[in-house]
Amino acid sequence: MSNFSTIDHRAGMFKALSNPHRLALFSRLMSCCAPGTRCNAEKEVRFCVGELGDGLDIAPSTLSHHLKELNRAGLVNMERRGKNIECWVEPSVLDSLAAFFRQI
Amino acid sequence: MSNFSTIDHRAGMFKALSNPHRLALFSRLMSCCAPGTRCNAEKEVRFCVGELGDGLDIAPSTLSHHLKELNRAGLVNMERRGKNIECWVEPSVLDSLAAFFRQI
DNA sequence: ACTAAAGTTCGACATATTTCGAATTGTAGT
DNA sequence: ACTACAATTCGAAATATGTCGAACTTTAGT
Repeated sequence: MSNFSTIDHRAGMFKALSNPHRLALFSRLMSCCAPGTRCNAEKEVRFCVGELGDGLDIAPSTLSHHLKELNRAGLVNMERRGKNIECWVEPSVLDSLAAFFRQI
Repeated sequence: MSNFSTIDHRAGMFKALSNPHRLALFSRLMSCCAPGTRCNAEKEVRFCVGELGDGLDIAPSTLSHHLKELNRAGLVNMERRGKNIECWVEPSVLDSLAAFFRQI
């Protein structure tokens, strides 16, 4: 835990985003607002696992695996709600990633 | 017109950044400027391939492979200058990546 | 032309990733 | 209790990746 460097942690995030299916899932969760606007915490977009996979043409087990990877990387939160499991992205995660690339 | 979607293109960038060695290389270059210019007044930063690998403890062939991956993903530019090959990151690449995550 | 330095390419090998189907778990409604 | 639905776990197979050393290329200096 203490020997888990910042570089490794961030590389883990990028690895989670390096698969086109996972990036599509993440993009879907990310794009809760129109460009130029910001989601407030209340307006966080939540999809259940099944909805997220719509149109991706992958098996449920594969979808589950990918979401788990996104979750393990700290990019996506998951929480059971009844029969479904809800997924969402914390705005702070996006802030942190944007800040990594922001220059000057 | 191309069958190379935006998602796939961006996933390719994140894949290039998903390896800790490559992310370390990119991070080093991120603070650099275009060739022939200076990052800041204090330290002149000119990274040839060999310098980039300093402290990473990987074979030259592995280093070369990683830089090639970063270049293929469109993240790093490379240009021969005498015996060395100079590497740098275009600011627009950082802008594009930051914009992807920035929701404000 | 010869040599050394800086990188690249190639071939090989070990490890990791992606994906699926089958079986399983958890939840809600009948 | 039974059934249907949502999602996960497991095991296996094909493919991709990371790494190295050896051989090669390109350039600068002698």
